[in-house]
Amino acid sequence: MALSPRFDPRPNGPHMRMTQPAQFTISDLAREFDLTTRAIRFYEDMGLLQPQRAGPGGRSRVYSARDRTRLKLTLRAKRLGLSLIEAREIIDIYDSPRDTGAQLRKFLVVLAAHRKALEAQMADLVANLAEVKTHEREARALLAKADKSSPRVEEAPGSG
Amino acid sequence: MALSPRFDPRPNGPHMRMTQPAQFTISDLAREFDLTTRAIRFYEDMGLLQPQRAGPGGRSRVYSARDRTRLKLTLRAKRLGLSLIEAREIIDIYDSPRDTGAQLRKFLVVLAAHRKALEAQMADLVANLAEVKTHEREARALLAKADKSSPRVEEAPGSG
DNA sequence: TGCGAGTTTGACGTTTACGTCAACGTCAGA
DNA sequence: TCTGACGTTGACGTAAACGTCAAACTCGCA
Repeated sequence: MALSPRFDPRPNGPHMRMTQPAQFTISDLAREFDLTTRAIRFYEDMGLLQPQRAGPGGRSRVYSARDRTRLKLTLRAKRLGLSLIEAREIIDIYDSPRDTGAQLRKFLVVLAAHRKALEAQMADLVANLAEVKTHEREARALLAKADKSSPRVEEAPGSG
Repeated sequence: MALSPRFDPRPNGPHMRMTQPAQFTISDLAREFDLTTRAIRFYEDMGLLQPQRAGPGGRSRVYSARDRTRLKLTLRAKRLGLSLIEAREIIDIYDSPRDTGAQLRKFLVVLAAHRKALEAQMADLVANLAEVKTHEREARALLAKADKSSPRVEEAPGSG
């Protein structure tokens, strides 16, 4: 029905249920992350993904577990408000070699900056959440008082 | 100097240093929040601000403390990744009347949804921060090991 | 009286992150 | 053999969030 193999460039496809399927098609990822294939190709244009090619003429894209991880990180970065370029910069650093002491030191500098940004955003979030909770408390208190003086049977204001 | 009064539609301008200055010009706000006046006018077009008018012909914009608060909330919402339209919707709800029980109930529903979104984002942030800290620990450990075999004179940042 | 600093309203340009076609190739099944 | 589902590469369109002029006004001052 829905599981027609077709070209299926996945020797160890998801159906094998191994530790991690090694290969994905573009629509595998589109389904999993609720994206359009267009968006995924766009991320490739932006340098976030670099799938292999396979099939006849090497046209079809084949995504590795690493591509999938990068996609996942990309989407999380987006949810945190980063642009795709910013996301790529950070993810590339995480993916970059850190063999030498100089590379490690640079890595630590970048991480510190990244952490600072995350902590600033955390402060915004905490402030926002505190406000929401305060408003919720106040509204509930007001509602309780109103319900005491003029109680309601239904929750919806209907004539039922 | 920089403080030329000009038209200055501020009977209680910032120089009075009262509890809260009541009136601001567009460049007051631009300076305070590091925005261009163009951006502030754009926010007005988007319905986020509704300054009064004053001066000859009622052309110049005059911003109240309420406008300033809404601008502040707008910028925080932006930092959290919301669009201006989303920001306006939320801020408008915070600003809306909540006299009746029905209004209070609707307010609570919206607050709950907003809180859920914030908590989801918080989860992303926490996960991201945890990863950063893990990487920092690993990198520092590697660096320490490397420094032992081939020590360096300079120190890595953050050795408190 | 003319300059500079500030304000206004258009109107068009730009970047980001895709959407939406079009036109084509490929493969498996009816 | 044809159909349908999937894949590909352009190319153009779009919405958001302003930037960047242009042309005009006002005010205070040298």
